[in-house]
Amino acid sequence: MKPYYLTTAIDYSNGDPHLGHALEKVGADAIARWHRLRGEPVRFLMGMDEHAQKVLQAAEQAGVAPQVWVDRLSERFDSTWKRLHCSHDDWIQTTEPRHAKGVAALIERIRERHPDAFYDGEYEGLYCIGCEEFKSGSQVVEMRCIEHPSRELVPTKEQNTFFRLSAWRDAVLAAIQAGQFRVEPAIRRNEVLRVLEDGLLDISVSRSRLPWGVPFPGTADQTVYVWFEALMNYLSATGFPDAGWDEIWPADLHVVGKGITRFHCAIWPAILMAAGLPLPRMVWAHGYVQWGGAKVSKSEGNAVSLDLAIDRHGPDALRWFLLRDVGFENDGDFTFERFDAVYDSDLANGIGNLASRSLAMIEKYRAGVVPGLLGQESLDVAGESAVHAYKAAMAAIDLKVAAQQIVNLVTEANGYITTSAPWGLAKAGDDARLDAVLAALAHCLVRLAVMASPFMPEKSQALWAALGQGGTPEAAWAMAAEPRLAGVKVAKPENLFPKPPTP
RNA sequence: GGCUGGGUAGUUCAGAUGGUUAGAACGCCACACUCAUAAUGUGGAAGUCGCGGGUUCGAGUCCCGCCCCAGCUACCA
Repeated sequence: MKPYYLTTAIDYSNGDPHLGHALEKVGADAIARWHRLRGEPVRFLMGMDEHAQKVLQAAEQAGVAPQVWVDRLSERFDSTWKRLHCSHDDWIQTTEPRHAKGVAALIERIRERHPDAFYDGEYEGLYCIGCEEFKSGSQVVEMRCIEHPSRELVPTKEQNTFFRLSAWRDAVLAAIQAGQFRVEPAIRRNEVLRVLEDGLLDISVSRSRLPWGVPFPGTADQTVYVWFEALMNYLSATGFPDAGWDEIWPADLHVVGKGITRFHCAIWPAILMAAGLPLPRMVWAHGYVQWGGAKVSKSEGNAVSLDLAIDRHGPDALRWFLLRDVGFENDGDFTFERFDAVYDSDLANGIGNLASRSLAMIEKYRAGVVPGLLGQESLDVAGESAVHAYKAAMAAIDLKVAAQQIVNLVTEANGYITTSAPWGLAKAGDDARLDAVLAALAHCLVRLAVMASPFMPEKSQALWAALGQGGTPEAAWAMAAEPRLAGVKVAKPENLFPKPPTP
C-alpha cells in the first residue's frame, strides 16, 4: 500500500531554527500523526536546503568548511524537531549523494521526453561584486545591494540553461482548476491562479559561478540553480531513480510557507509534467508566526529563541499553542502572555484538571476500576459528536477547528460533572448512577487522549497509560469511536500540565 | 499602480443563500459547588459589526464611494 507521503519545506542552512519553522514542522507532524491514527502507513520527510550562496558565506564567517557547517546545522534542526516530537521518518540534506543523483536523473528524464525543455540562453541580472552573486527583489535598493551599499550593482550577462516553464502554464492551470492538483487554503490558490493567468516566463535554472551545488548534467561548469534543485528533494528522497521510488511518489501533501507557494504550485508541477511524473496531490501553504504583531524572521533579527519557547511549558504545550491559537492557515501572533493564558486555560485547568478530577473519583469511589457501561450518558453523546467534528476538521487540515473540538469536549465534561455531582451520588449510595457517570468520564478521557495525540503526543501518551491502556494512542482511532474500558484499572497520573507557581 | 484577502465586545475570532433582543473563547465582576492542579459550574457587565451613502418592509450580511491593515506582483525557500 502506498504510504501517505507528506513533506515540509527544507530550511536554509544559514541560521538557527525559529518559531516560524516550528509552526510548519509541528503542523505537518500533526497531519502525519492524524493519518497514522487512522491506521494509514505514512512517510514523512523533512530536511535541509544547503546549496545557497548564503550558506557558503555563513560557513566562511564561522570559519569552517561548508560541509561541516551544513552538517552541523542539519543536526541542530533535526534535533530541534525531534525535541518537538516530530515524527519524520526521513531527513534529507541536499548535499547528500542521493539528492544529486535524483536531480541529475530528473533533468535527464525531462531531456529524454522533451528535448526542447531546456535551452541555452543568456541571463542578465544585477551582479554584486561584494556578494559575488546576482541580486534582485528586496535585496536591491536604489540599484545597490543592501549588503554592500557602497558598491554599484553591475548589470551582468551570463550564459546558462533555461527551463521552458511557459510551455506548461496551461496544463498546470488546468490541473489546479480541475482539483487534480489542490492548492490550499483558498487564498493561496487564488494567488497562484492569478500568477498563472498572467502567464509564465521561462526561467534560468543554472549558474556558472557557483561550484557549491549539483552539477547540471550535460554542461561543463554549470550547477543547478539552487531553488530549482531544492524543489526536487521531495522526489530524490523517494530514492528516485532507483527501484521503489514510485511506491512512494507522488507526494500526497507538501506543507510549505505561504512565501514559497509559487515555486511549489507553478514551477514544481511544470517540472514534473515535463518529466512525465504524477503531480503531488496537494500543497498546503500555512501563514506566518508573528511576534507581538511583527514579522519573525532571521533577517529581521527578532527571532524568538525556540528553545526558550519550548522550555516555557514543554514541547507539547508549544505544539498545542502554535496549532490551536496561532493557527495553521492565517498569520498568527505569538506572545508569551498569550501562550501562558492558553496553557492555563486549555491545558492546566482544562484537560489536565479534567483528567485529574475524573481519575481521582474513579479511584476514590471504585478503587480505580472503570465500571461497566450501563447506557448512553449525555457525555457519551457529546463525545461522539466531538469525535465526528474533529474527524471532519482534521481531514480538511483545519487544525484549529479540530483542536477546538477537544476544548469543547472538556467543557462538556466539566459541565456534566457539575450536573451529575458524583460526590452527591456517592453520599446517597446511588451506585447505579455513579457507575454510569464514572464510566462516561473514563470514555471521555479516552476520546480526548486519542484526539489530542496528533497535537500532544507525549501528554496524550501519559493520559493513555493512566487509563490503563498499553502501547500508544496511535492507530487507536477505534477507541475514540467506541471506547471500551469496562473493568480496566486506571491510575491518576502526576499532573499532566503542572501550573507554574504564580509569583 | 494592479490583484487577493481582511477591518465585528479589552483580546483572539465565529457569523452559507439579507430576517426575532449580533455569538464564542480568554480576561473582568458576583454567586454556587467541593471530585480536582484555589481547579470547575452558573449568572452578569462589555460591541455606533472601519467611515459615508444607497437598495429593501428589513443589512454585519447586497450595491457604490472612501479610509486603514496584510499578502502576492516571476528567478527573494
